[in-house]
Formats: sequence, C-alpha cells, structure tokens
Amino acid sequence: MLPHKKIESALQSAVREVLPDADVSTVLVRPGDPKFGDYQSNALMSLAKTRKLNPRQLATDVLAKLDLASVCEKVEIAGAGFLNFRLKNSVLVESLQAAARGEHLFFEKASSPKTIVIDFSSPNVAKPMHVGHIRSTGIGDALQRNLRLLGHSVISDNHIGDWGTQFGKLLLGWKNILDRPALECDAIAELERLYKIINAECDANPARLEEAKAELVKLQAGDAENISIWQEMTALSQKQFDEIYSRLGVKFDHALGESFYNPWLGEVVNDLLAKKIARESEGAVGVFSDSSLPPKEDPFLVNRDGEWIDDPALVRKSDGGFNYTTTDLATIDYRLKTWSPDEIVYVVDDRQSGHFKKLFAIFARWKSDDAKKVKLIHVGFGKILGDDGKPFKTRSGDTVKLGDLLNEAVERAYKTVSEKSSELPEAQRKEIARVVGLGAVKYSDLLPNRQSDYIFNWDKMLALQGNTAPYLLYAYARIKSIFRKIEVNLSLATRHSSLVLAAPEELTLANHLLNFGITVEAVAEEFRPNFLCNYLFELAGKFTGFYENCPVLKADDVATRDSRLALCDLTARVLKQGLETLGIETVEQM
RNA sequence: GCGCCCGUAGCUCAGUUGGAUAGAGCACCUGCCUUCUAAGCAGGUUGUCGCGCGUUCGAUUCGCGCCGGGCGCACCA
Repeated sequence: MLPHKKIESALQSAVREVLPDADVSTVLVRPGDPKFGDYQSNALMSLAKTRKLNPRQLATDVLAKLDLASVCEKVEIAGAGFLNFRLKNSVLVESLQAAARGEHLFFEKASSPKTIVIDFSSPNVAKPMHVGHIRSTGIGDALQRNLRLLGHSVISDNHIGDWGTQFGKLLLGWKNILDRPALECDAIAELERLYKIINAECDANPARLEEAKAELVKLQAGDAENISIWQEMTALSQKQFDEIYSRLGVKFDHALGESFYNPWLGEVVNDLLAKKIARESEGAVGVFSDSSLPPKEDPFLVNRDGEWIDDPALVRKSDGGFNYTTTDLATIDYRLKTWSPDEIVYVVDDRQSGHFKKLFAIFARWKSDDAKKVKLIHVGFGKILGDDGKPFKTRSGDTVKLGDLLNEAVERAYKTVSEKSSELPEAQRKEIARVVGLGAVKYSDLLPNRQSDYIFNWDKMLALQGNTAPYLLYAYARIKSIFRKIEVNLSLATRHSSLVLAAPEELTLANHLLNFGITVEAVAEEFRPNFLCNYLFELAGKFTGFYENCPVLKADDVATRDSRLALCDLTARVLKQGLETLGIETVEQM
C-alpha cells in the first residue's frame, strides 16, 4: 500500500473513533507545501465546521487516536486545524525500492472497478476529419487509457455519423455529378465536393432540396441502390478514419455508428408516445416539459421575452425522419442491455450540453429503473481558436483538416530535430519528428482545462521550453542517455540496489514520484487529463533539478551512483507511463 | 430576452473535498557548456484573482447582483 493510503486509512479510523457517525470518505490527504510536510489534510476542519466543533480541539482528539509511528514523523497540527504529515525516510525509501523491484509504479488499481462506456471522436462519413476532432479524440483516448490503467473495464465506442440528412444530398451528387477518377484519387475530397455543390444548389433551389429529400427517404426505406452507394461512401470514409486513428494510436472496442440503431428508432418513438412522454406537435413528435422542475431548471423550457415557452426535444420530424435525440436514446438503451455499464461518458463539445441535458432527462423518464443503474456523464470541452480569438481556420478561411495538421506538426518537428541533432541518421530524425510532432499536438490539446477555449499556436506547442510535449520527451531522453553510457548488467543490478535519499533534490524527486497515483485518480475522478500533464511537467522539472545538482555516473561512490541510477530509472518509467496514458509515445534519443 | 460556460501577471494559461505567502511558460534583464544531451539550468521583475455584496475562523474557489466575452435556444448533428 502506498504511504499516503496508509496515512489516509489510519486517519479515517482515528476519525471514526472520535466521531463514530462521521462520513470518512472525504477524509483524505493531499500533497501539500513541502515546507509543512509531505502530505496535509484539511478534512478535520470541514468536519468540525458541520458539527460546530472547535477544529483544533477535534484535531487534537483525532491525533490522540492516530497511530502512524511506523509511517510518519511526528504528526503536527497547524493553523486552524491542518494536519501535517512527513514521511519517515525509511518509508519513502522502501516505497521506491518496491517500485524498483517492479512491485508497483506509484499507483494502485481501483478497489471497486467499474464498467465504463466511453463515447468519443464521432467523425462524420463523407467529411474530412478536421482540427476539432483532435479534442474529442485526444481527450477521449487519454481518458480511456487512464481509466484502464486504474483497472476499470472500459468499452470505447466510436459513434460515427454515418446516417442522417446529409446523405440525401450526397446521394443526389453521387448519381449526377460524381467524378469517378477523382473518387479513386481522393475519395473524401470528392465526396466533400459533391456535398458542397448539391448543398449550394439546395439552398438556391427548393426543387433540388426536394430531390435530395426524396433520395434520403429512399435510403431510409431501404432502397437497394441507395443502400449500396451509402455503403460505399461509408467504407471509403472508414479508410480515412482508420488511417488517422492509426497515426494517432487510438483504438476503439466498437464503432457502432448512428445507422446501427436505425432498426429501433420507430420503436423508441412509439414507446415514448405510448408512455405519454412524447406527443405530437406541428406534425413532429417531441418530448415536452413534465413540469416536475422549476422553469429555470427545466431543460424543456426556454424563456422568450419574459415568458416560459416549450423547447421540446424532437424525436421525429414532420416528414417522418428521426433526429439525433432518437438515435442517442436507442444508443443508451442498447449499451445498457449489452454491457450493463456503471457509467456512460460522452466526450463531446460543450456546445451540445443542452442536448445532453435533454437526452439524460428523457432517458430518466423513459426507463427510470435502468436510469438509476447508470451514471450518464457529458465530458464537454471548448473550442480551438486562432490567434485572432476566432475559430481556428486556414488562411483562406477553410477548416483545418486533421491530416494536414498532423503533417505540419511532424514537418516542423523534423526541421527542429534536424537543426538540433544533425548528427543523427535521417531515419531516426524522422521517427523522432513523428513522435515529437504528434505528441506536441496531442499534449497542447490536453494541457488546458478542457472546458475553456484555447488558442492554437504552433510555436508554443513545439517549443522545447515550457510545459510542452517536447520538453517532457527531452527529459525522458536525457535519462535514457545516462543508461546508454553504462553496461546492461549494471542497469539490471540497480533494480536491486538499496536507495539512499539524502540530497534535497533526491528527496523532492522521490516524493513527487509517490504522487503519480493521486494524480491519475484525480484525472479519472474529474475526467481531466490536464492534471496528469501538469504532474508530468513538475516531475520533469524536479528531475532536472536533480540532474543539475546530483551527478549520477560521476557520483562520489558506487552506492550513491546505483541509488541515483535507480531514481533515474523510476523517473523514466513514470514519465513513460504518464505520457503513454496521455496517448503520447516516447523516444530514447532526441 | 432566457440559459450554459468563461473573466487570474504585458501575452498564453494552471490553480485537485473552500485552506497556509495565488503559480507556470513566454517576453524582458543577469549569469552558467574542458562534468551524465545548453531542445537545458539558476537568479531578477510582474497581480484591485472583472466589480460589489453576502456566507465563513478563512473565498480565485460557494451564493446573489452587476459589467465584459463566447456559445446555445423545434424539425442539422
């Protein structure tokens, strides 16, 4: 058990002795200001507050029942009622040695693993994946990796947009103006061309729009020719998706697109109608407010000029077609029946938060028993902006294609690595550029708090100074460089050497290694990969402090050298594991 | 109009149950390569945490009201 868990557990039982009815689940310890100790807890102050007790007195009482002699130095009460803990050096050393022996890597599997469906990426068929997809794809992948690391059973599902009104226009275009050679050359570009032309025609000419709608109706009715064309378009798009995902190293357990749920949509609407959850309105079918909430909190009401009016979620259009709410309801139902998850997590743009509020509310009304068994979570994120603070576009005003973006990142990284490390063979520089370029894009997207919009900046993400992927990869490469300079069997020997932690930089680094688990748990708790980014940046910084001040290969004696080698090795392993959890590869040299 | 999100150093952003003196990077200045990768490090300067009120022993964090910005608001997803 990791030291902070031992402290927590002892503290919780001490609290139970003093306050038998207290909920100790919030009695936690956190890394604190090193000046006060290695860990601190402020939980007693909030406990005292709700019970109107004197916080310092409560701390004193709890302290009297607290037995941590084997783990900590003397526990101190400070300020209004903080508890400060400082680990015994022997405990710190033993924890690192256990890690060096391969017994753990400073994190523990969840005590009660959950089954979690995570829904992310969701690109659209017949459209190029664009820069915006990096957000859902990168955050979603980092979260699935993080949750898996903690031992949860994760089912990732790519809810591809392979069904919907755009196919009416695409079919019309395919039948009338398809350029076969162009399709074979660049399928997505050709499909995009068809869509743009027909879309413009539909805007200008209502008759054209009717033609497109007719194609859509035929498709939805199962017309053989239209189905066959649709299948070809889907297959061509899947090739594009596979190529991007393979570059990004992103894997899905399933890719059940919208079309998969098509057979159940009619039933969903009929059931909603039968249960009086939905009703007809202006020829469409929608779910309206059930007046169970005050208007302000009711997702099915909106205020127009001082008056609360209906803002329903439509589940069937007046032309008989279905909306994405219908598909999403069928999807939740399918997922519950198929996987019985504890949670379903949607990594989708924050602008759709209104949709998810409605969706979750409808599901709770539709299948209230099932809804109690699952937590539906919308993990939203902000937009990517350009220098001007407006949505990130190319110079000509088009959306930036994801493939182009990745190419440019790798090219820029190649230029830098060729300048800085011209002595490396070209093939190796290319590989470094690939890892650094892709890592930089992913990392810069994961670093900001996901809720906020962020400004895209090539120079910043590829900079080697500051909180960037290249900086972290560089720290890793410097460690690996040390190991290249020693014999192989010596590096094996260090795994069993005993550690001596004496220099302040060694202690700081060692303590920080111990916080890896707290960090990945926080990421999983709040679905915020940026916590891990910041942890790794601090780790790299603390390693650099150690690296500058504590010679490893030229240490004064063999024991110190081996101890420091072990510390280097552990740091490298945590960096590698952390980056891998963010979906970022490492290089041995750069 | 109503709802949601945001407002922290000159710029870009962190800030984990409310907690101890609010932090990074960039930029600017000064140093450090006959010692493990200088793509690095050390030091210096930088704040009415949008404004006000409230809750609290304690508020950047919670509540209310303003101001400023973004997004959303029935047959697209």
